[in-house]
Amino acid sequence: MKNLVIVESPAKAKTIEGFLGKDFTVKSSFGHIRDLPSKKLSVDVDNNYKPDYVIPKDKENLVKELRKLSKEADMVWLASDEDREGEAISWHLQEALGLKTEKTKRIVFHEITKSAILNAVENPRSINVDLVNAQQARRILDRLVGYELSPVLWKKVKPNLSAGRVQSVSVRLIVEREREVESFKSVSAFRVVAFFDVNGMEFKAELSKRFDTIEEARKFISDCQNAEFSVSDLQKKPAKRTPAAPFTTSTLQQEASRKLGFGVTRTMRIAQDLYEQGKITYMRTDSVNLSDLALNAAKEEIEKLYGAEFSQTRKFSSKSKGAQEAHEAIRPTYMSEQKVAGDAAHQRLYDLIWKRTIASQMADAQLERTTISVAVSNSDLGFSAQGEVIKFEGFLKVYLEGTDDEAEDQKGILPNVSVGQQLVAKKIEGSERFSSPPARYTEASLVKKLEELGIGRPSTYAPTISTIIARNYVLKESREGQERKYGYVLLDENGITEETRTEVAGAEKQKLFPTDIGKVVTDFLVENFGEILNYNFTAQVEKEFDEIAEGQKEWTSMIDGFYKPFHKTTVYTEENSERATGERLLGVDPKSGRNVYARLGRFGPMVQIGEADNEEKPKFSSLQAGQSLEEISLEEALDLFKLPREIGEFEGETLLIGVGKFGPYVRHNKSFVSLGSEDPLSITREKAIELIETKREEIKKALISEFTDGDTVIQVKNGRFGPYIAVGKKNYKIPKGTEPESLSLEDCKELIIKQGDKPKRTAKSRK
DNA sequence: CAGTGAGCGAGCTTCCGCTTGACTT
Repeated sequence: MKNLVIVESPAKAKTIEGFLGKDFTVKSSFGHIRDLPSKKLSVDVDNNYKPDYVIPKDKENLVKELRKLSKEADMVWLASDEDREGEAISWHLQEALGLKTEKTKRIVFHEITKSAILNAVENPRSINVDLVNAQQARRILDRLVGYELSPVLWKKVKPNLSAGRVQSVSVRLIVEREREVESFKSVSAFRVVAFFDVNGMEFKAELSKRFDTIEEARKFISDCQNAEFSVSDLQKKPAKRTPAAPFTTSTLQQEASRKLGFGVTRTMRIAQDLYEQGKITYMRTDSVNLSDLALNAAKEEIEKLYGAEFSQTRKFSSKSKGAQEAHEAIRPTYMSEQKVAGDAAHQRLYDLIWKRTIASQMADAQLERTTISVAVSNSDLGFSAQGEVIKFEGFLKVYLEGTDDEAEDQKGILPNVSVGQQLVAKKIEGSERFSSPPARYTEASLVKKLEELGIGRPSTYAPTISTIIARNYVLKESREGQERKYGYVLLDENGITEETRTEVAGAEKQKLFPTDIGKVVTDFLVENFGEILNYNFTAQVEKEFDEIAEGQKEWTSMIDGFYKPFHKTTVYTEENSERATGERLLGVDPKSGRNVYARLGRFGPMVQIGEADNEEKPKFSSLQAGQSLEEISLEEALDLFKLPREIGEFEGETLLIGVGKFGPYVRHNKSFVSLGSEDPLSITREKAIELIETKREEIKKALISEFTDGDTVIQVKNGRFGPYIAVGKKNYKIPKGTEPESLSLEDCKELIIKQGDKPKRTAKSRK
């Protein structure tokens, strides 16, 4: 073998091999091949921060293979990405494979096109040590922060917690947003809207002023009965709209969330499939750049589909500061392809990418914005209406970027009017509008915010959100809104009517909420480690990493400058700070006269009656889902101690209501049935029996057939993942294409023997 | 599968970024 090329991704390896011909073998490193081991700190803080890198278990075979291939090759080409991490991957490869400098070349390319690859091979360089050192500084700083901060939390808050440069700031954003929402005072004002009719075409215009009270609104609307309306001004202005840049990881996640309702993990999973199918370019990127090849292909496609006047070639450049631009933007590999394999979700995500890319290479949309001002004869106030007419669709023919603003008024077409023209008001309504609190984050809007702050990378946005949810700092959930009353005044052909209407406000769909643990941990970290929790911390250290990359700074001295004071703070905090529990005194228990507290315990949020150092032991109870330390009242806390309670008998056995690890339940004859949304404090005997009977029916339905073989019972059941065979506590698969109803005892036994005892995967071995 | 919360002390937990599987019964 003459040449071995090593890239980061196997899909990329396959493509490039096609470009390079038979003298080149292209292999993938599957990302990093060495790292600090997870068991120990593995940074020698007393010896110039010397890192102890190891090859992880799951990479051993791969490294062995690459080592063997590199020995056989005349030349090894290290072709990992041209950014900090990519440079470090090449360096680790050189070290771990024991590559000699004279038979090692470093090459880079930003786009996977034949000319870019051939050009890269013509222009090799050596490894950039400064860039590698910038990566080491990044890696080691993150390790020091994470592995010194987390143990402080284990001591001061609760075991198994974690803290880090990225995750802790992410949680802080969510906690602070929640507090803004909690402290928000909504104010209301009356908005007055008139509906005018011009030759059968209706249009809507809003009064320039909002009234504070319904009396003022009613007075104005009532006076309108004797008023005349006329067009006082007419403004027409040309305007244009420009298409958004092609997708990066972050903007793809945002748009897939807004337009398709996908969570960020789902978006990335599907994008990965499309990438592996060869349908799109790499999906983890912060670049908006398109290759010349892609620009030409887009132009050709647009001219073919829509005509030459719709094409406009544009070069976008990244505005985000930390952008490392190792790849192209996310785009279709072949602009002419419209269909992809997979389910509807794959097709929809691909359509989105196709449209966004094509639209980015299309002409501006030309609009005409019209404003009609309407004077009221007996008032100084006036109405105004805004309309928009599209003169030339341009890119809007294909795609328009979504917004996070829910309340965007649709601007429609306005009728032709002239200044001085009299108008007839069909109806005028005044309705009370409330100001809304800042919006809680969705996964995607959090990613947007993190990117703005330069925190995290395309490959970590989705995993970071998974981490803070897994640590129970944050919950992703939907909440129902509450009914709210608002005042309403209407003037129409029947005269004035006034009423109180209701609307639902504050409903949330798949939003991020902080938990009590998230709040307590954030408060603790902000108080004691303000520097790291600062929103600019990452931006500051990134500046220093850049200086290291440019050879202006030594990485060990940068780390030393950070670590010395940081370490001092951790030691000081461990010795001096109180346990952080978020404790609140709720009041006094009328029965015992002892204090009632809400606080965070070793197992989570709870309420407590009495103190620990008293002779009488305190009583404890966990908070229920939906309750929080900051909001729970004395009454709600005392209610928690009313459980477990008996609510009668059924079939000769007691019915016991309680709340366990998995929520409220009714226990009957050793079996548990979840109460669902029923309130454990008020549920009746009848309702509980109903739940038990429903559960029994479900179990019956789940059982397809049952056999007895001597002492053993073999069941064919319907489960979450489809039909399966159950014997005792062991489960066995049923091959695809087999009707579970048709299985006989003999068939089942055969399947069981064939599958034997396979080693079980545990939660631990998965990671 | 349906508590626990003191204190003792063992041993465990933890970071961010680069990549894909294997496989849920």
